[in-house]
Amino acid sequence: MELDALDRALLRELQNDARQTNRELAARTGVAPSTSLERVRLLRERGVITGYHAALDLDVAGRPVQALISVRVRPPARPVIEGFREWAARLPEVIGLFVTSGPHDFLIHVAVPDVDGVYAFVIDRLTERREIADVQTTMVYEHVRSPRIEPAAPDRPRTARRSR
Amino acid sequence: MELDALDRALLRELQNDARQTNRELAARTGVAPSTSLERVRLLRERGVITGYHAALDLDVAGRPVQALISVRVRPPARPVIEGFREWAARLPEVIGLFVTSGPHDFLIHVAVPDVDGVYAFVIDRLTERREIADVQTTMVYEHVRSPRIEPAAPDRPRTARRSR
DNA sequence: TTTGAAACTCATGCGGC
DNA sequence: GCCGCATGAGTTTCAAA
Repeated sequence: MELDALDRALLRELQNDARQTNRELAARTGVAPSTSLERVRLLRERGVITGYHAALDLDVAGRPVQALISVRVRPPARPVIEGFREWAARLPEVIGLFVTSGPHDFLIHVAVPDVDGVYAFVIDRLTERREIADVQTTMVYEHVRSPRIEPAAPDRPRTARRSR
Repeated sequence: MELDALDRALLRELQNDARQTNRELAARTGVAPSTSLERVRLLRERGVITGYHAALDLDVAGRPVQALISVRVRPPARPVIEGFREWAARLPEVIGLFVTSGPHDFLIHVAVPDVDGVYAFVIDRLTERREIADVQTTMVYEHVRSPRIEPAAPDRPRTARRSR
């Protein structure tokens, strides 16, 4: 599973704009269109690229208010954790969900039309669930997503010396 | 800025697969290709769709370990907040960043090759910054992103009665 | 593996509805 | 506003290097 310079360049380009034509992609990465086409096909096949997704503007889409809801469930056992995760991930307010270590078990990222929506989510939606032991709300003033995630550098071939 | 049923269907489809052909899109949404093409063009022009992005598998890309780093900066004034945000968002380990209310000012989502990478991020990277007053690390066991974000329902036209 | 060209599919703009 | 068709652009395949 090695990614060479061309794979990295293609990943950078496709994270930036997944709908550019294969010709543009080829021109930007300095190869023939048939080469970039084949490489991108392999990246998908190997599972490096999991999909292509349109990004929405939450403000324009009428959901400008974001919050992070910390939730502790009881008991913190697998069926409880997984059950809650599946339920929460399907709620329309939820745009992301972390299962975490620490005093809470979940951090739920919600986007709603207004501050009332946050309150309603917490006191209407979450209270449906009996396994919830604690809830704590944090408002999100701003959410920045990294526009380019780079694959980790592959392990260097090891020589006899541990370091130099 | 109203989004009708067709707009919503197109957004759903394009969030699911942004690279399907316009013909598929038209077939799935039950309109002619020229119609879906024009609607999608308008959705982009109006800023509802902000872009199309390839999604990477972090495990396959060699960055299977995720953490959330809470950071408090001092003083919590605009130039300090913005300066830190710009700096942090550019670090290669960072895949997302929240500016938040509450006891901390930032929640930084990082993805690294191993647990050492989390520790190195905290004690090597973050210590470069003098404005940091407090740091707290939470490990991420799992991160789920919602596959479909729906636009908020538009406000109902108001009648004289408040409710029925 | 990469390439260039051939065959085919698709996007795109416009006139009619 | 939506559709269907014509045209040009883009994708995809494959034999050769």
